[in-house]
Amino acid sequence: MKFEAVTIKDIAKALGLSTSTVSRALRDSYEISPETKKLVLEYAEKINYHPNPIALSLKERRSRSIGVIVCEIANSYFSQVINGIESIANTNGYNVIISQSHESSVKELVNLQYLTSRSVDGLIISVSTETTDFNFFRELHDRGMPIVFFDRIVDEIQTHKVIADNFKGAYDATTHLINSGYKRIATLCNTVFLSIGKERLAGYKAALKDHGMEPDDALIRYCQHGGMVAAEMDQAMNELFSLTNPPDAIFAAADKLTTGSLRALCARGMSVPEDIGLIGFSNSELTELLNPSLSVVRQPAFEMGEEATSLLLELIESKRPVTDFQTRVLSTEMLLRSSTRLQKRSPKTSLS
Amino acid sequence: MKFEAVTIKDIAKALGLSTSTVSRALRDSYEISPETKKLVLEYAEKINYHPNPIALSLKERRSRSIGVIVCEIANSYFSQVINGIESIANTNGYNVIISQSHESSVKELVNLQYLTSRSVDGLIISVSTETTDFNFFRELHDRGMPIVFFDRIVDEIQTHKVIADNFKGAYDATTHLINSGYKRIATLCNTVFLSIGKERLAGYKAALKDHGMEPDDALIRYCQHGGMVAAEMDQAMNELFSLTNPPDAIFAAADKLTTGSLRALCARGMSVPEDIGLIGFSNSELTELLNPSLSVVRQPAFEMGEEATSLLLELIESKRPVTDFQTRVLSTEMLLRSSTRLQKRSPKTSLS
DNA sequence: CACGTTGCCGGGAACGATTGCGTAAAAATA
DNA sequence: TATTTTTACGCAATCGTTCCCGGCAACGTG
Repeated sequence: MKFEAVTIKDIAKALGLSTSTVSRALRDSYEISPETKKLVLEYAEKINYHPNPIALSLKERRSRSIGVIVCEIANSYFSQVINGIESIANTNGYNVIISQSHESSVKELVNLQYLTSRSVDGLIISVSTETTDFNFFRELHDRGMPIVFFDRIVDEIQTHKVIADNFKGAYDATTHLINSGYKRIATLCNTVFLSIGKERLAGYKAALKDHGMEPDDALIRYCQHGGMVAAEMDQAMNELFSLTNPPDAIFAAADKLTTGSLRALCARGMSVPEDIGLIGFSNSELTELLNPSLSVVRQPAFEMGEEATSLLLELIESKRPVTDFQTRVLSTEMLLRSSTRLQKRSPKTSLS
Repeated sequence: MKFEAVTIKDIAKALGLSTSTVSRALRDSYEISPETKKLVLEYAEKINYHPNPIALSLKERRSRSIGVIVCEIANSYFSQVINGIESIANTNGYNVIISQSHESSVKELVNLQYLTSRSVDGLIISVSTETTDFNFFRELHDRGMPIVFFDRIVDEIQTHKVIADNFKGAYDATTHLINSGYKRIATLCNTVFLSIGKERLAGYKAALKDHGMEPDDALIRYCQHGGMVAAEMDQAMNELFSLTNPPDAIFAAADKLTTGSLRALCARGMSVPEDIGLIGFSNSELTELLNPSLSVVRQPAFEMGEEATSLLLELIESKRPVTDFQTRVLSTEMLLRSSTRLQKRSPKTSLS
């Protein structure tokens, strides 16, 4: 089963010209006569000629395509980011190759090698939660591969980065819980080895402190796989609710942790927001329709994709090595709905 | 900014060999002495050599990658299918290139051209809702490009296809509404120019007829963009509820139509399932947590991706042109939850 | 008329890898 | 020892395209 395409040679042969002449005619070179150009262009059009990008990639050592690595496209946040990436990339004549790490650093590495060997002109990456060894990224970067990190960034590598204001998002969400009257606020967060984990946890802690509450390590639960592994969520919940002084609200620091929390709370027969308040990071379109409708911190995912791509194209198209790198921080948005609407009840004595 | 990779020439030069020898040593050819092989392999390992897939693609006219075209990766169904595709493709040494049509036939065509010019070895496609001209697919197919259609298939092109049992899924869902006591059952469906639209509508109608109800065209609303365009949904809903005899249940024939219906019903202040029952096709993970929890027809998305990929690899790796094509039909699964649980109320007189 | 300039085009190398063919040296055979 | 076979490697073409270089006309100029 072979699929044959028309080449520049076919045109040359048919028209009795050399391949060089045809190539130049197609590229509108000044050293080709108008008549010949017309001849070639018309014939090329007629037989539906398209230059072979593979041959071009080989010759030019560039592919006009950019590689994207995310952990999971099924995650609304990432699929929105990808749409942002595509919008900018396509208008600039670049194609986007998407690959998923599924939070595995091995798969991440494999994808990385595939993309680079495919001569992508640059990479947009949100690292997997498992990744602790950044040497391959560094090596790639040192050898001149343009890279932009977003969302889960790598501090130790100097390049452009795009993130949401994770600290403020977490700070505001936690503050909202406090202002709503919740007294013992727990958090479910990613590992602090992930930039988003660290920043959001810091925001949570700062909000507590600024309102005279001391962060309690017993109320901070880490989910290495960010809610992808059910057992991890269950364990975290069990630990929280077997405390002598269990939480009355949860701030979930990632998309799947947020919906996962709701699922776990429902399974326990607890009612939100009466028994427990819930707010979390989420970009799902459905949070408003959930039971109860969820208060969420929403990231400007599409815009983040756009920003990351603009920065990457800058790197790619720069003539000289870029040394002045920037980190763009975009504001999050808080959507307040029922899950944090504490009903007025008889005041409880709180020990916190 | 150029990213230089090590080539076979670098190895040849460093070891004082010819490129042919190095190439053969790397491919473990019998005509290379064990010592030379060892030398080459060790050096290649040391300098981290990887063959350039672009050069290989050019030479072999194959890329060991398959192209996938779906309308939207943000749709849970499609992201699950893609995971299925990747699982089979990767274990067979193929890479997957994902592209989105966003339901635009223009973008679909552009993606198609990009993928073929990138020498993908085969294509897995769910056509966009806008597409009415299948000539490009046919041409590609006729010229020997292996193609497998799934979900939204093209009847007029003879190749392998993978679909869910759309008829039965719709039939069962509608029957369930009838058995739950609903009397005037409306449907929101895709255009019938789409295979899934046609099949699901047929299932809906058959279920009504088999239970002594006559399908009423006033209760059948089409959404060309499958719920992606809010205005379209709104109009359909307005039309339904301005009927003198409005529906008391809705069967939504696609993912976004299902959640979109719930959103629209909530906006109207109608309560599900009391005022109106709701069931629909959906592969979202969150339907259980919605308010109310949604009864859904679930497609075996991951398995469909696996099946489609197996069939495609068969086509790709077949020595002779394949003429015996099959259409695999996988069963759907019905998950019954609150949105179809009609409360016992005073019997209404129904005119249907 | 001789010479430089310009316009227009072809030859061939290159990108990185594979592979059919040719061949020198070493080994096996007569 | 002479011949054949085997071993082990290099040369060069190929995939589709670009681009440097070289060349041949026709033209203009002194």
